[in-house]
Amino acid sequence: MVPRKRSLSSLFRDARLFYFKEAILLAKYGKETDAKWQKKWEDTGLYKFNRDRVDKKFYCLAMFSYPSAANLHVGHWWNFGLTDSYARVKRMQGFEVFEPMGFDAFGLPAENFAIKTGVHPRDSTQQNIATMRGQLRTMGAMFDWDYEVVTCEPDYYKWTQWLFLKLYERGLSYRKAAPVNWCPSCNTSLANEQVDGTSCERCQTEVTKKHLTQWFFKITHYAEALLAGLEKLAWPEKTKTMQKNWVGRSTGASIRFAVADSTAEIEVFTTRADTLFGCTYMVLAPEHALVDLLTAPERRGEVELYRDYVNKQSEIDRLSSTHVKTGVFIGAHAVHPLTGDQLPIWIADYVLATYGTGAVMAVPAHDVRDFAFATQYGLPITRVIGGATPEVDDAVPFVEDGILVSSAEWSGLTSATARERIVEQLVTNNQGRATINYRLRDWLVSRQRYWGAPIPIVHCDTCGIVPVPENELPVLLPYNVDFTPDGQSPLSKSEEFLRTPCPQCGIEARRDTDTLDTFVCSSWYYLRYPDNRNASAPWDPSLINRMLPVDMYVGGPEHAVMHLLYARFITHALCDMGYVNFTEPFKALTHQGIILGADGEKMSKSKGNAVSPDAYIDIYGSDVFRLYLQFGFNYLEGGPWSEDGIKAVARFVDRVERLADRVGELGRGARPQSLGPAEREVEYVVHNSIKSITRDIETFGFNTCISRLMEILNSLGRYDTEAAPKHAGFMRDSFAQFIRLLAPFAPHLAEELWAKLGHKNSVHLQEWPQHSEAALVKDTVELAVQVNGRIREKILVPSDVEEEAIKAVALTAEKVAPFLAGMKIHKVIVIKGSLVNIVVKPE
RNA sequence: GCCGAGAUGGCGGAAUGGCAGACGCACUUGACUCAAAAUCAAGCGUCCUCUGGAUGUGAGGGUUCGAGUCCCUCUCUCGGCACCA
Repeated sequence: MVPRKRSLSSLFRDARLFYFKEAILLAKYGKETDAKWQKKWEDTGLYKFNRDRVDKKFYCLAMFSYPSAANLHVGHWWNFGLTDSYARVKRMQGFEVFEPMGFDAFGLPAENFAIKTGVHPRDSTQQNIATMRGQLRTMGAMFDWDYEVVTCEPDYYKWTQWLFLKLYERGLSYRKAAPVNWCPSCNTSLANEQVDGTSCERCQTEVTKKHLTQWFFKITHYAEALLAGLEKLAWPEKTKTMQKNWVGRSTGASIRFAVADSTAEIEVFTTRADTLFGCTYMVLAPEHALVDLLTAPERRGEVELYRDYVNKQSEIDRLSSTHVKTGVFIGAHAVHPLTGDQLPIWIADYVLATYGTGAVMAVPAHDVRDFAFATQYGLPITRVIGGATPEVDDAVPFVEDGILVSSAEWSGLTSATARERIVEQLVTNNQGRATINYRLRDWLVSRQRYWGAPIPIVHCDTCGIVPVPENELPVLLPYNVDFTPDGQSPLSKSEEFLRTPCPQCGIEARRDTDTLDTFVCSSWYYLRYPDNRNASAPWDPSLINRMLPVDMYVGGPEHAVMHLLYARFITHALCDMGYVNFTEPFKALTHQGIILGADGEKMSKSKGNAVSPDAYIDIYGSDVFRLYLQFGFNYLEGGPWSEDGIKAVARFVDRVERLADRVGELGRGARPQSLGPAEREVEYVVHNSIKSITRDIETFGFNTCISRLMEILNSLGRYDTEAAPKHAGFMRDSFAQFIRLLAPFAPHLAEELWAKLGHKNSVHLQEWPQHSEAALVKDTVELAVQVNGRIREKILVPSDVEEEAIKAVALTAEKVAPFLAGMKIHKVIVIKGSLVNIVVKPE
């Protein structure tokens, strides 16, 4: 075991000692090369994170993965391997890169596998993790396994439970009875974010509603902070937009309507207070709490019938916008707050109990849904907004802003002004107020499944809900449990787990038998990584505040409103509680695309189009596989797998090795005193590549990085065959530069060739090359000469020549002349280093 | 329906408003070979009257000396949201 605290120089010394030992250089790159260097890197602790250099830290994180039984798939390589190449560049650039790895190990697949095969989730998960660890090592990434995190281990979930308790103390975790999303196939409740339209995000089964008492995290408390925090994040705009939409902030007014012959009031939320005078009826959601109270006796039968009918409708039907709206009058009337008119109160399935107040003021003239409903049931339609200009098509429903009409003293105002003025009046009358509504719902975290972190709560008949004291954590997940899914929490069937003395009164009580959503486990793992062995606290703030935020986070876009929103919420909450001093955990974010099967379909075993990395690695070695992934696709887009592509990359590696042999044959000749044209040409390509790669790696443009490497190789190959005289020293230096640039992208191959060049230390301890602008200035440049934007000629001019001289050459160029005949030269535009455009008009 | 992203050779994909197609794949031709593979060299958008010219980045308009790139309209593809008051 390598001690953790090591200075860079001691690392360097160890590495040197090791590298001084005679290295067996292999004839040709392949998996043996991989194995050899992986062992050396591990033995020398080459990639161990050095805490002494935390001020230079670069926390590079790829979303950890679920441990699966099979070998690594293309997606793992794509995410982890390429992120590693990015991190390697950062490391060569002088950063102390922190690149940990771990496993999101709780969750349904292991439990479902157990139900099918009888293998306990703990056993299968541990087995899978062992397999994956081994597999991940063959990738040759810089993972520092000293910092591994496994979420299903008690030393991790102890702190997941701690997190739950802290949120509970703070009032951010609470229990309530509510209709919740229920997946009949997974047999558990789900959070809103985990329902994809109307189906379960995991298994695509259509979700139903179930009335349950469950634990929620009060993410809505952070709605505003989560929106504001997005501003400063270097995240894809698309992802930020998705989060914004998910939070769904909408500004409007809350208006209270009195009910005739009743003390009850109906509160509605509206973004269109300007249309208040057009309100001709009220609608409550069928589930609204006031329905029972307000329904007239003679309407009760019909109302009950209707509520039953709505109950039986499936979610998918009710939410469909093509669904024909239905509803019934409940026999009561509301009073318009400004006119005193009596407005019939209806219940209808188009009003959602879960948004706003579950009630709306219906303005059929200015809302498409109210319009459809009013038309269908013959309710009055009163127009109160006119088009701002006569050209506006003002058929009803007219949903745009305009000028108020038939609205008492507010007539003539614009919608925007009226919204403010009408609310002011309502405030004066104590009938309403300006308010903001969010679409975001609190995060339901209870799951009626076995393989998760137990909720650290005890239910006591006398004391009620009692949190498990911190010093009694973790609440261990018992091993022997019947986890056949039947909708009951498996833990409720375990007597040994269930029964426990109440921490407060000591009388026998019952533990909470639900487990936490696995998204809770993954909402804080990035905080545990740097301090993963801390037994007395989830982390040491003095360390974490220096290690975080994550500098680059890489993972799939499918987590945009799940994991990424949850993690931000938890960090905001932890900051408020003083456990960390930052609110945003992920400074920068990159979403990788998806590698599809050769048929363009998503890879899957059932489709038979899955590509096994192992087969290719066996033949070509892991760097060839990694290089192909880097070269063959745009990282942000992905694309279909191609067999031909990987052969092309294997060929590139062959050529690199042949060139290395040539460099060996040529020996260590001197560098030329001054560079000749042939050398200048090579220098140009090398430095142009350094500049491009350094820039492109920042945006994960691996494909163009590899292209630039190929250009260097082509250039050196040309130099080798064509230059006379040829300078061995120059060739060797240029090749060494190439190997440095290659190192992050093909770490084993580069290491092998670096050793072959006679170097005694690792190429991965080298500094990243810097380009020289001087090398990018060519002696002569080729300029395109255009006449009216069309290329007519190409001229060679010295690069330092003045604009006037360029014009002169261009105007007298042989093939240009015919196009100038009989024309008047209007102007001549010179773009240095690129082109000349002669603008002419007929004389 | 609303919001967002995208459309470039036979294919994967490049191009701070400045020579479209970098870098590759596939293909064609040549060299080497008894032959094949490998390798090396050359060619490779389309069309024509072919040492040249015209045309060309989903379609149509516009701005500009100059547009794949900026603006408008449309088509299609992909993502997200969707009775959210």
